[in-house]
Amino acid sequence: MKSGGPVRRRPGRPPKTQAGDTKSALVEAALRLFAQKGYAGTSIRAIAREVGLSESVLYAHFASKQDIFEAAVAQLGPQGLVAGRESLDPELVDGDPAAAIRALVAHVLDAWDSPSGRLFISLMVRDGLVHSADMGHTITQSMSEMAPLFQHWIDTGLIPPDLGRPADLAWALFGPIGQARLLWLHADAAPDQRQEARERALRHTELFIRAVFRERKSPDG
Amino acid sequence: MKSGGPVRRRPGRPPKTQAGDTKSALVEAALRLFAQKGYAGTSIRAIAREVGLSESVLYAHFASKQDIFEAAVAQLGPQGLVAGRESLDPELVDGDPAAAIRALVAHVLDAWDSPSGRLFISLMVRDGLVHSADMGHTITQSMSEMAPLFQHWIDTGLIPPDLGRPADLAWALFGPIGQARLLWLHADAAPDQRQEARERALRHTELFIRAVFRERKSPDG
DNA sequence: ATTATCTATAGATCTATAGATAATGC
DNA sequence: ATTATCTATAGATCTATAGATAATGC
Repeated sequence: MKSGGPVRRRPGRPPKTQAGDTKSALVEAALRLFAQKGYAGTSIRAIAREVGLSESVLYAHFASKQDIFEAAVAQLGPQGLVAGRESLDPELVDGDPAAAIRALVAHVLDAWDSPSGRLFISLMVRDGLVHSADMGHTITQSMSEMAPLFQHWIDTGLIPPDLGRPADLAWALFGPIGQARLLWLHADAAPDQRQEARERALRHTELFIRAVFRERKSPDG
Repeated sequence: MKSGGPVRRRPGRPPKTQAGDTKSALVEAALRLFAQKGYAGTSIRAIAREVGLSESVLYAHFASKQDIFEAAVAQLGPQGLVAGRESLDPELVDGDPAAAIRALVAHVLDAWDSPSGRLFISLMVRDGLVHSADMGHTITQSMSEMAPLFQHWIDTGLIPPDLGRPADLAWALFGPIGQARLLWLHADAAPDQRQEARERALRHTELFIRAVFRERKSPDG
């Protein structure tokens, strides 16, 4: 850490030419570090060093360490865990339910495998945010937003009515995919881990489709 | 924190009468704190205070903070994530597969809802251990130990052969239950959260059984 | 005058060690 | 003599603030 090193700034406001967007840079560095090392494991100092500035800049932009953390979390956005139902092609829903489910999963998987999606899960797992009061609530909520879709398929006879509640069907579909996310779609995941997650999710999706929709070919002997 | 307070010990070895098992007490307190606050968020000092001793005792029993952490993790035991196949009654496997699955799930659920099971998941989620190199490996491993069971049911015609690989069936069964564990079976979970987890797991188990075993009554019109 | 940076520093807290002290077990 | 505790302390690191310094925009 010496060559190409920390480009010592002299005191005073830097000339416009070399002024980047410090605040964003700080938030991004903070996000990365919080996701990697957790809140307590990340110091103000480390964040400042990451963007090559002195520690005290942070207090020009944020009131406290907690404040930076919140800014970092906020930057990730709401992260509706299983969003994307509204993006579904209505024609598919009735015409080709299997394709509709595949589209839904593909959508979710892309979101979860994105840089911010992966930072998000790492943050969750780093600071026990998964256990935070409303996290379970958020997840069940977004699961229950899937319910009408399954209800529709039950109503139209595509899914047997006695299988389970619509919300439980959503849980059965996304639970295993969520596990794959947890294990292999985190911020530091290697390419082959991410591949593993996607393959597993897709295999599960097919299994789910076959198990849930009735119109299997009758088994020939 | 004054009344009933920290029972000041005087210097010197305490008389035998009031000597508890300090080392175990330290490990247990450490485990609780690490699970609650994470590694970086837990100080040697906090652990010592928890058992009412001075900080330096820790170094009489452990070489370093890292060493205490390892002792705490070790104390939890291997925590084979989905153990319990061997505890299955062989008669059930062929005679009543649904009951066999229910027994398996009940077994796993009890382990996961135990104090050490809940400390374990909190630890995992506190320090990003879920993301640690071999964690995914451990989990897939214990899933694949389930595979022969499903393979057997496929071979005997109870599960259609085209549903998916045996290991994927295990994933489909335990994925959603694992999600429930993650959200509601942690160290600080309230009774109603734990109840929620169990109910959800049981509903999923029934859904799985109905979806996977073929011998449903044919839908009457 | 305002803004964006810096240096210097206060005061808290952290890990770890040195050395004192008193009970235990031989 | 050994063991289990304590007090005191070193030295590092952490959050946060005060006050200096230099460029910007009026």
